[in-house]
Amino acid sequence: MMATHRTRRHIAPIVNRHNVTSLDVARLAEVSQSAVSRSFTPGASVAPETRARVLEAARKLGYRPNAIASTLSSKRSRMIAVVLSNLQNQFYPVVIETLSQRLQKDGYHVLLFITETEDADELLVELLRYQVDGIVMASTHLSSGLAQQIADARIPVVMFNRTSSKGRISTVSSDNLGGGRAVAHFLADGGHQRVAYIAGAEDSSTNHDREEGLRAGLAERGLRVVARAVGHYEFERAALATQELFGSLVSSSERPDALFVASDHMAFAAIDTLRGALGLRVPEDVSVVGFDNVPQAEWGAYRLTTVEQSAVPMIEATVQMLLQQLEDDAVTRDHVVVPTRLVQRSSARLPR
Amino acid sequence: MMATHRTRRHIAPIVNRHNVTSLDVARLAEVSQSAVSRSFTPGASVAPETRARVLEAARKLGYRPNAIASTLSSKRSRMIAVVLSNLQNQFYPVVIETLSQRLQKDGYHVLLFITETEDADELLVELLRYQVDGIVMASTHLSSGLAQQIADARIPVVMFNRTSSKGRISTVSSDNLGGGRAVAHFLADGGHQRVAYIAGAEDSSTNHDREEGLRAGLAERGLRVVARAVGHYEFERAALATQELFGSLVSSSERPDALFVASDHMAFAAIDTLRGALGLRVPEDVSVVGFDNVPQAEWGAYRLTTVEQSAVPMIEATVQMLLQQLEDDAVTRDHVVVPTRLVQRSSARLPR
DNA sequence: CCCAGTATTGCAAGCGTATGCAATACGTCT
DNA sequence: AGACGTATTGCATACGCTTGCAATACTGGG
Repeated sequence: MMATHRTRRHIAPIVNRHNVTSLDVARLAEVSQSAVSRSFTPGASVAPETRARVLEAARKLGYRPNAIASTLSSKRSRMIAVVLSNLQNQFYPVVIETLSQRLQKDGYHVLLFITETEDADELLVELLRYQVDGIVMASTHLSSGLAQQIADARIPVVMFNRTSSKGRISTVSSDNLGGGRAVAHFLADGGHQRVAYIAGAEDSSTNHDREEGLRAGLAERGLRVVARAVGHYEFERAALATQELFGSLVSSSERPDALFVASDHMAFAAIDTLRGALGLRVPEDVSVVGFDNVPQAEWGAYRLTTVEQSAVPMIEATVQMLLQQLEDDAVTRDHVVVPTRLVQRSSARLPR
Repeated sequence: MMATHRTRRHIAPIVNRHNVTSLDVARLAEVSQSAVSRSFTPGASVAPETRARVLEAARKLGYRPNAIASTLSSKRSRMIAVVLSNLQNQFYPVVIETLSQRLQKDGYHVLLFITETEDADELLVELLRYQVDGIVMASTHLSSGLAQQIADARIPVVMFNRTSSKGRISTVSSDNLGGGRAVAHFLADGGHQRVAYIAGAEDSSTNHDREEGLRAGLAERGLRVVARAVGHYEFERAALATQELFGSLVSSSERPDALFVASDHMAFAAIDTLRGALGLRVPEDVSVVGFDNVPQAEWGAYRLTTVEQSAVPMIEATVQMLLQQLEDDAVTRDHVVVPTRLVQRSSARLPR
């Protein structure tokens, strides 16, 4: 293998990192430093001519207000911390992209924290040091101790796509219960008799609600979940779960004719496994339904029937909640549930 | 459609957002405020017992050093700005996840900026206000004017996965030229005669080098690119490009028997289009090769033969470059090229 | 037991901006 | 013309931490 190739040129010392301050501008514009500060503050009390003179001087000097100093004195950083755990699931890149752009639109910036493990606590402590104005926890657990700390610090927090058992924190989620139920009805109406389920992470509210919805919906049609395995929202484990549910040990009379998978990400693994190692046809032998409607669900090789979880309204609600609280300078506790919608493609037999 | 459902409870005013300061700790521990600061600074001059006393007092009060104040006075924010444009391409979620965790390991945090358009300039200006210690530009263009501004501000910058025509900025990229060439040889050895190419964004160095490598490699085997279309690194446009290259207007004798696509993301679209709308078999009728080796390339429905671009070493190099410069307090200009590797799966005919 | 050298500590001056308050200027009203 | 309300402006201080420098305490050596 070719070794990494590297070229180095030229060395310059670091000096003078952006040293133009409001005072420099003030001197050039022949006004006080306060006037400069006010000129850059929308709505502040400055005569239009003064502001013009200041902006001109600022332009000449290449002045840009120091956001850190501003934060220190105003107590507002215009930074929002976003905590994520799972970028493999393509739903989250979409979320982060949309969220980031949406916040930028309102002049906020994203401080990103990624944590694989569930001990987001350490991270959160670190994060609080940065005086973020708000926190979005996407599919991450928040220990109750920490939740309390954050509440004490009076920082708005929104749990995105996960509801807290404690209920003391704002949440935005989609209608997982309704989604699961819609899948149940859809499968029942398609004449499926033996529905299996691949769960996500057992301790997640999304998994809980999706499964609950499925069970309730099936019950309404006189059916039940005949088999279940856990995929932990991971691709590989979902493949194993599929083996477990459909492998050779399962007698063909017992084999499920429908499979609801708690996320699209896992559903792709399930379909691959069904078609590959297990030699089954989708949807002729087994119908597969996912959840999320990630971009790949539309790809030709899968054409996955799934429940759409709309990132845009979810994010809009999240941002509104955050901004509202920042504006009011108050912490509120909201719970928003965004509706879901079944998207029918070709991975599951359609109702007659 | 069910309307978004919302619940609101309880309102608490924001007061007292984390008001414990080093001075409070100092009083409790009966030392000076400086001693507190030093106790939290690794390597600073403090007696072990003093530090212990301070830490104990800090624990009691729930004190956490204010990173903003620290930044203001020390001129180091321990924040790195990461600028990204395209999270659809699954390579980037992997990058951001790895990069973020790698930086966290060294106590740095990621300030994230996402820009669809190429006018990253405005964003960059905004970003500079936050006194970030360094900048990673991932597949984003940087106007030369701005590059100069950043250079003036003496902030370390690394262009990730894109080389600058100007050459005045550090870069990390993979061996796109070599990768393209490897694909050419692989296809030629597989007996392919008519190789087509779907380009990414025309103005990107990655696209340029991959195509250049392909042409050079084919030339070495007495072949050439017989057809070419542009996919701009986007899924939809790649599907259209495929139609253009293989659609009904193309006589079957002229139809390419191999297709090199500048990214996996586009390759999936190409395969979908070939198999779907065009009714061709992959690889029997057309061999398809991608670039990046994103996680989906391994999925059973595609089993994409592709060039692996190793995120981890690329990121390691990026971080090293950044940290080194921060440590030395100097700006250097490096160019690191990470080797690539052809991963053979089943979307292309193998050499005999 | 005294002295130089080292380890700790505190003092005080920033870092760059925001903002309450008082001072001034200007225009209107009676 | 005098009083008064509004719009602008500057002054001075605060935000919470880092750090150069001087002061002090403590060490071992001679």
